[in-house]
Amino acid sequence: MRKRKPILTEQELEIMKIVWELERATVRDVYETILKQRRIAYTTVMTMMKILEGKGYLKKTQEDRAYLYRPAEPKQNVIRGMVAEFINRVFNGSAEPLLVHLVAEEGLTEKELAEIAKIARREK
Amino acid sequence: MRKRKPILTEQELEIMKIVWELERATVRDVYETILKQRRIAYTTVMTMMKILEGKGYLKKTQEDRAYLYRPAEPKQNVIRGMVAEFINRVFNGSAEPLLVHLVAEEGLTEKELAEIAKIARREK
DNA sequence: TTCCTCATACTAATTAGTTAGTACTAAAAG
DNA sequence: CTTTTAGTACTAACTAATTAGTATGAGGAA
Repeated sequence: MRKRKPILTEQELEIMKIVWELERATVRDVYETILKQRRIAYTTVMTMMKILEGKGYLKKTQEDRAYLYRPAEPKQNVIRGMVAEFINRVFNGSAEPLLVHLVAEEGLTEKELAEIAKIARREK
Repeated sequence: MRKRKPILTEQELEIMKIVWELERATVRDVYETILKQRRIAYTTVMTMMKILEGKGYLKKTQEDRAYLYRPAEPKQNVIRGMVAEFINRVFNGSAEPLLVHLVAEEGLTEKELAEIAKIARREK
C-alpha cells in the first residue's frame, strides 16, 4: 500500500490559505501577509514554502528576481483530503457521525438543511 | 482570555478512544489493546496516560496495585472540541462550508439527509 | 565601480510529540 | 524468607515540526 502524501500541518495550512487567496505569491507576499497577524522571520516563510513545494502543494517559477509560487492543486482537493483525514482519525472513517454531529450542534432547521443541500448540489 | 485546553494529539486520541470504549482502564488494559494493533512499550502507554491526566482528559483512582483511569469528561464533549478546532483551522470557524462539503462529497439524497436530520434531532 | 537591497541556499536551534529505558517498591509466589 | 512479578516515577532518546541565522550572489542606486 502506497504511503499517502503527508497531510498539511498547522503552519503549512496557514501559508497555503494565503497562497490560495492570492493565487500566486512570492515569499515576500506571504511574509507580509503573515506579519499583519504575528511576528515571523522572512526566512521562516521561505523554509516553509520550500517544504510545501517538496510535498507537492506548491510549484514555483522564476519571476524576475524572486520565485513565484502557485498552488499545485486546487484548494478543494486539499480540503477534501484534510476532511477525509480528520474523519479517519476521529470518526474511524465514516462521515455520517460527523454530519449528525454537525446538524445537531448547529441546530439546523429543515429549511436551512435544504438550503445547504441546494448549495451542495450546485457545488457538485 | 483563558488559554483553552490543549487539544488531543494523534496518539492521545488513540488512547482516549480505548478508555472511552472500556469506560475505565488500567495502563495494562490499554497496553494490551494497543498491542493487538502494533508493537509498543508498556511505559510508553503509561507516559501517555499520565500526560492525558495532566491535560485533564483522564482522572485516576488507586485500585489495588495499579491506578484505574476513567475519562474525565464524556466523549461527546471532547469530540465537539475537536470538531470545533478543525473547523477553526480549516474553515476559519464556520461550520456551513464543512456541511456543504460533506453533503456534496457524500452525494446524499433528500431521503438520506432527512434521515440524518432525524438522528440529529434525537441526539440533541 | 562600489555599495546597498533583496533574494536564495544551507545550516541549525528550539519546541513539541512520541517512544522507551532504568531504578525502585510492594505484593504475590514459591 | 527469598525470588519473581507488576506496578510507578523519573529520565532520556529520538523524530517531527517550527523558527530563524549566516553566507552568498545578483541587480539597481549613487
